[in-house]
This record gives sequence, C-alpha cells and structure tokens, in this order.
Amino acid sequence: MKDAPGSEGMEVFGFFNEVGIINQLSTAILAACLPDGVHPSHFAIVNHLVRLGDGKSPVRIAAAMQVTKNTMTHSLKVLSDRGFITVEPDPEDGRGKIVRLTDAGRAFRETAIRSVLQRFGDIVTPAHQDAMQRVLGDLVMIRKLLDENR
Amino acid sequence: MKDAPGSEGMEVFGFFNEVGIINQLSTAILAACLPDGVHPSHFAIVNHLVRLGDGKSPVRIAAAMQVTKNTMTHSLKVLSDRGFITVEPDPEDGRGKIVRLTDAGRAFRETAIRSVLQRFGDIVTPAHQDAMQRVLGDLVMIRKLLDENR
DNA sequence: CTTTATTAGTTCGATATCGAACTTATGGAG
DNA sequence: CTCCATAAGTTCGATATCGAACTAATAAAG
Repeated sequence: MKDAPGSEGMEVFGFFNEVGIINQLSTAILAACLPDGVHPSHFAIVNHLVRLGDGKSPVRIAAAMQVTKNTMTHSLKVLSDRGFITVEPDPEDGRGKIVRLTDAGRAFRETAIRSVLQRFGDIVTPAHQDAMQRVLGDLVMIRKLLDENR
Repeated sequence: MKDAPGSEGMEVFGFFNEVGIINQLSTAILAACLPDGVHPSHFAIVNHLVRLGDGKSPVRIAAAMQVTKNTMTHSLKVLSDRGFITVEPDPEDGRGKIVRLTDAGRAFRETAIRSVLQRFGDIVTPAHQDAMQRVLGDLVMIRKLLDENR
C-alpha cells in the first residue's frame, strides 16, 4: 500500500477516520431534528443539564462540554433567548452565575430526543444496534485513554 | 434511570455520544500537530488527495469531504496560499477547476502524519490498539448505514 | 489591611462553516 | 440556433468556535 511514512500504526488512522465520519453524519441527523437556529451544541448543553443536574456555573458547563468560556457565553445566550434556561448571578460568589433549566428547556429536549429516535428507528436495523452495543465498551476505554492524556 | 421518553433505543445515544467525544479529543490532538493556521479540515483535504489521487474538481472534493462548495472554495484558498496545492482552470469545462498537489503539499502531509503517530505512540497501548482493530469492522458497517441514508 | 495572584465572565478580532443568491458555462428541447 | 434547466464557483451575510486581552471579584501572602 505504501500509504504513509513507516506505515506502522496506520490502523489507528483508520479507526479515527471512521469515528470522524460517523460523528459527522450522526450530527447532521441530529441537526435536522432540531428547531431552526438551534445547533447540536446547544442541544448537548441542555441534555447535559438534564442528565447531570442543573444549577451549575458557565465555567463548569464549558469544561464538561470541552469548549472555551467565551463559546459558552455565546451558547448560553442563545438558549436563554429561547427560554430554555435561566442565567442568574451566584449569590455566593459575586463573579459567578448559575444556569438553570426551564420547563421549556426540558420539553425541548424531550421533543428533540423523540424526533431523533424516530429518525434512527427508520434506518437502524437490529444488526446495527447489536454492533453499537458490541463496540461500546471498547469505545469507552479509548475515550478514557484520550481523556486522561489531554 | 428514566433518562428519556420511552427509553427504547437510548443505547444508540450512548454510542454516538462516545463517538462524538473520541472525535473531539482526537481532532484536538491532530490540530496540535499541525502548523499554526492549518486546520484539521485542511489536512483532511490534502490527505484525501494523496490517498485517492489529485486532479479532481473542487465540487468533487467538497462532496468527498461532505462540506459545501463555498467552504471548499475557502479551504482551497488557504491551501493554495500555503503552496500545498495548485488550482487551475479545467481545459475541458469552462466552469470547472482542477486541484493538484504540490511537493510541498505531500511533504506537509508526511510531516503531519509522522508527528501524529509519534504523539499517539506515546499514549496508545497495545491493548487500545487491539480495541481499535476489534471495533473497526463494526464501525465501517455503521458508517455505511448512515452514508446510505443521508 | 494591603498587595498580589487567581478565577468568572465578557469583549474583540479571527477563522471555519453554512445557506442563499449570483455569475458564468454547459447541455438539452424545440 | 435559441431558450431554459442544470452545474461550477464565487460572493454575501450569518453563526459557532477559538485565542487573547480585559474587568470585576475572590483568595492568598505578608
């Protein structure tokens, strides 16, 4: 093949390449299931707050989402304008703010998830679902490795 | 758990979530291995041209990279300014252009790959490499599914 | 206490990406 | 040949994201 210098470790590239394509395509599906003007990253924030609890500061959410503080400032403004969250000053720390979900925010997530699951239900066969379950453990292992070395 | 409405098919979410995180972290590693001002998407274009051959039109490259034509126009300008590619009019079609790699472009790819492999070599254990090889087949199956239904 | 260092959040300028509209060129219908 | 539909690239305006510099508030050192 002579695809690259040395050619040792090139399988690693193949793995990350497939991961990249799958991520791109699945994100596109999610985006198509969201209201106009709502980005997948915005959904991810709401989803995070529902799953792991709200009442966090923007910095903590930014760390969890792995984006910078200024990106989070912007995203929270979008969600706040939509009425999906509230952002209020932290009474315990004059610098900080506290982000809380609204009922509209929770409803938005439920609707989006329903829509995505329906979309996936149309195309994902049991064989594919088995494959996802089969690889999940290994993916978690690899994710942890990268997470520890970042 | 009661994580979502219905809770059927939620494993699917877990799979795509892990894929998303792995993609984010691995892309960050790649970005750190590239010269300043060169984005991972730029590397992907050069890599594609080396692996599958150059002499293609911008539209075909855009389709392969799954980005829009205008994004490709912009990316090709960056690569052209760097001297990694040439973009010339297509003599057979007055509308089209033809993109070709330069020696500098090929050298850029080689250097970047060497750098990334070294970085990965420092953190990826044989066990993780085995895991990547183990899941690759299933990932390809899932990628194809999404590709066919886009 | 006062000074200094750190932290939370914002602002500014830049790049990557997108959708829509536009320009030019090709190609088919009559 | 002329007219209209399609295709390739570009341009324009918008959003998401980043890094760096800034402001305000807390915390730590003395």
